[in-house]
Amino acid sequence: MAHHRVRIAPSPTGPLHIGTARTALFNYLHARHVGGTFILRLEDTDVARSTLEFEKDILDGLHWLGLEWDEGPEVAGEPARGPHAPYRQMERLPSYAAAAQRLLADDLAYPCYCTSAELEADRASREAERLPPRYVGRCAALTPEERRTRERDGRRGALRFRVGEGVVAFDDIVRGRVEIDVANLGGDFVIVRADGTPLYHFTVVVDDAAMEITHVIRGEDHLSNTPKHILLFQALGHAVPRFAHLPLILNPDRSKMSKRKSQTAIDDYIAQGFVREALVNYLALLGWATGTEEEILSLPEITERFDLSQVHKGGAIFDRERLEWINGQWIRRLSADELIDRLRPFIEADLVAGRIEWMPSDDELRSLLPVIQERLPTLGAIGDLVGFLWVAELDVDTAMLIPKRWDHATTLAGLEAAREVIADVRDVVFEADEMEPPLRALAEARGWKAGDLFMAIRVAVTGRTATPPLFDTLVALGRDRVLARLDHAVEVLAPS
RNA sequence: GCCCCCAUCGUCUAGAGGCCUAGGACGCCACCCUUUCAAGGUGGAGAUCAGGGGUUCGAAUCCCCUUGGGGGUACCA
Repeated sequence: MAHHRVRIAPSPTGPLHIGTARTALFNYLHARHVGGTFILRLEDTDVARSTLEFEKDILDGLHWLGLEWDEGPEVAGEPARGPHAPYRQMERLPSYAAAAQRLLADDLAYPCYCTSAELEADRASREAERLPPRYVGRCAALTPEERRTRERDGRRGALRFRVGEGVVAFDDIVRGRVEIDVANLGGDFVIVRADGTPLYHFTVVVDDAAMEITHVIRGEDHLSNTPKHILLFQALGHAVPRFAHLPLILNPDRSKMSKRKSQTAIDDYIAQGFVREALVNYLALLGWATGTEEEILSLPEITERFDLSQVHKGGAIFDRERLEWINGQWIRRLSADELIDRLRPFIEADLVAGRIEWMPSDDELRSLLPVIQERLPTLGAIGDLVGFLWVAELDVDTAMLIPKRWDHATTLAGLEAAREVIADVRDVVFEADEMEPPLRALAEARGWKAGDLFMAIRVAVTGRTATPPLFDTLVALGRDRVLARLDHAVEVLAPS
């Protein structure tokens, strides 16, 4: 197989799903690793559920992940580019009609006039006999005359594909040899609805053939349907592509990952502040490993090492804790400019939500980076970490202000004394190095543990018990605000 | 029900007959560092390799059965 052509074929019936993103990633990795072509095709034949908004969401999400495709629509609603355009199934209807016509002409498919009531009755009776569901073939041998009669009665037939008999076998790149007796396929299956719209199993084959797809890399949930596709490729006279069925991403209970039991929308992860490098890194390592002990890898590094035949067979539970760890690893690897750029939207979101009152400048963020970069599990955690810097006043109460080992009076005395010490450093530059020695000296002079004094100050100026290092925090706040917040805390504690 | 697929620490995985008294990572627990929180460092607990039969001098690795789990079975994709 000279040139590899692979595709991701999402349905715009929902926002970009973790599973779709992972399948797209593996297709991308394979294509880039072998120097092939990565195609994006939108399977929008489920008109009732497909929307342009979902289409946009999916394209945006794939772009965000950095999985650029070589052929397909670039922007939602816009014409697609590539030698096999269009890449949107609803714009390819004539090709399905032509393929259907050929199958009909060759008698490889036939019109079926069964009503849904009849089919339902068939299903019920087979179930009563404890037999697997299967189309009974009522319309399989209708004469041209019988068909005409039904058409005259105003009945419109769906098109059924003749399954025939025999065993379909194929060598799956991840699973090895798979053999399925077509007798288990459920009989002749519908490829075109009575209203003329084509069904998934049919469009996917017509398009994969037309787009000269050489490797179909998709989720394991399609494994059982693969014989139907192979039969169709053969009936249409096309070469059958290679298949690679990826293990599923699972809910914690090991069922197929679903919206109901897990967070599945890529959007949600983006909104929480996961970075693309981490998502890509994590997803690549679900069902595949380098075989070495390397774990933190960039998209190019993964591409270089990727090998479809090394992909696992068993499904993998989506582990958010591990994703968070990888996210932290990547946040720490980001450059200052890069991190500031990516943090900004999250700070803006905090502003809009009223959690902070103004936006920090780039310079302020840059000076904060040394103490926040290693403390951010996600970009979205920025507000929790240092949001106290960007509000005018703090909400602190007595209980919160008193350190564990201290009592009310000690805390009051400690904060008053600390206020004086800090006010006294006015002659020098307000820097961390200048404040620590005098405050330590104060603690020693009064017989306090420095940690307790620091904790009281920390809560007074930040409203929290967990913050970046205290003296860096004081500098970030600035002398005036530090003194004002200490005064306020003293007021809160002072007997009135 | 029927068909298909799968099975190594809680989780992600390394392992392609002897290197395995099963390695790494996340998480967890200690300790170190330390003003809190992180990060980092060190150490620890954690898997009779689902169970049972084979094959072999030797099996986590090969074969069979059982069990468990998952997927598919639409005029959804």
